[in-house]
Amino acid sequence: MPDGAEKKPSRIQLRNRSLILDAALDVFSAHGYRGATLDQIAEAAGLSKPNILYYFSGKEEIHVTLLNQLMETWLDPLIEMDASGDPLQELLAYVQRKLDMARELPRESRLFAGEIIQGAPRMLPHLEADLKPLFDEKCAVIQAWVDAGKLAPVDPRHLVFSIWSTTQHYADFAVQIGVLMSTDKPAPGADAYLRDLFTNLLTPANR
Amino acid sequence: MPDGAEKKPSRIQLRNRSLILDAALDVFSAHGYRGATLDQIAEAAGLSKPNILYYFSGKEEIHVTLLNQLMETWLDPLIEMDASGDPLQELLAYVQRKLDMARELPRESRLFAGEIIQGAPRMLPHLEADLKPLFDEKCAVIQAWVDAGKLAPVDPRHLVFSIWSTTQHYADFAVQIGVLMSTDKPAPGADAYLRDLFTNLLTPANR
DNA sequence: TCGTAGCTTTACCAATTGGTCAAAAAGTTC
DNA sequence: GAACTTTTTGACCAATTGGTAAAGCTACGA
Repeated sequence: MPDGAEKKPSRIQLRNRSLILDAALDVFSAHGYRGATLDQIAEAAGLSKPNILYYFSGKEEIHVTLLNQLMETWLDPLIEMDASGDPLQELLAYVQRKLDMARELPRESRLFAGEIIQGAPRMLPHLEADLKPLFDEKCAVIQAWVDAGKLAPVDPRHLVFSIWSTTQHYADFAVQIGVLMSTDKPAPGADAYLRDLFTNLLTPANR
Repeated sequence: MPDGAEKKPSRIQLRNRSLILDAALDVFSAHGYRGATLDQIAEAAGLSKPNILYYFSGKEEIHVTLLNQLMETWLDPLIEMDASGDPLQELLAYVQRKLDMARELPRESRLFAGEIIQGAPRMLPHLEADLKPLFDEKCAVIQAWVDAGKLAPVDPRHLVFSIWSTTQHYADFAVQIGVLMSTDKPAPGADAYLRDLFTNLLTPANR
């Protein structure tokens, strides 16, 4: 056999690994790394604990795998922001994508938030290697828009922070929001509110 | 002895209980409830584990005590918002108080965030009993301001959410921010940015 | 200085939990 | 369907962890 060749995973492997990762996402996002147990993950996945350790070398590897996958998904919406597009449209579209993501992938958002809150013990390298360069690049794009007079003068970094925080809030603090908004519908009106918020900030003042 | 009378705590009790609670705040906010161990708390407090259990009946009671104390601190800035003051000034002052709190009490902010993210297992009652009424009351105040034409029309609930999320973000995601803002100073420019953000949103448009 | 209440420690559990191992079961291939 | 590989399981550890019991220490008023 050719050296370095890796066997392609069997159908069973594919199915079970994804079962495990999905279950682990449930459990880790709900209880944090240490709060999650292999037994919980096993039960959620419908597999036995030793069987899970047949597919992953340990709890840590499952978590790391999840985090690696997550980082890609997480950077995507920002990557799509196009320097050659209309500044306001691009930024508002970015806000909308982040908000959609908070709604469609709340578990991922909570997993990420929990990891960061606890000091990002397993994610710091990713932040430095993947997020930081992208962040710097896109901040430069926004700064260029500002310098060209196409946006009101704002600090791009704080702008991005506020986009992240306001959108992810709807996923990370869903329980609180559920208590405060009597309705069970997931935060109606958020889209319009955030569009207003950032439009008013970024529209060059004719005031 | 008079019935119902409680012994006033000795100086040692006062000192050690506060030592324990401070240590526990460190540990719980950094690792979450399950991630924290009594041994860690004991070491951080400079006491032995059994000694800690002399002052608190168990891990859970320490956590609950912390959460109870926290809820008061947390509601304070919102309580101070005065219906008879100038709407914009009141709201901007509220934003500033929250931002100051994120800077001065980051551990508390993270403890709160972690608890909510994980479904608020020990805090839901507090949210319903304490936060919800206050939230409803203050939303009504803001709505009245809007109705009186003193603020641009916004959904008060989403406004409050965005104030919470943008300010707390600087505490909860401090590690990420540290990576992205090369400077070690804690987020300079945040105050000015948030003032702009909310001023532009709330100022009745002469646009 | 003695007694007593309050405080602290040493030694110890029982339950949980991440992980191992060898053998059984289930596929696969020829 | 035999031979072989992959997958699954039941039994079992060792370490960690929340918590207990009882003895020892300390402060302090009478």
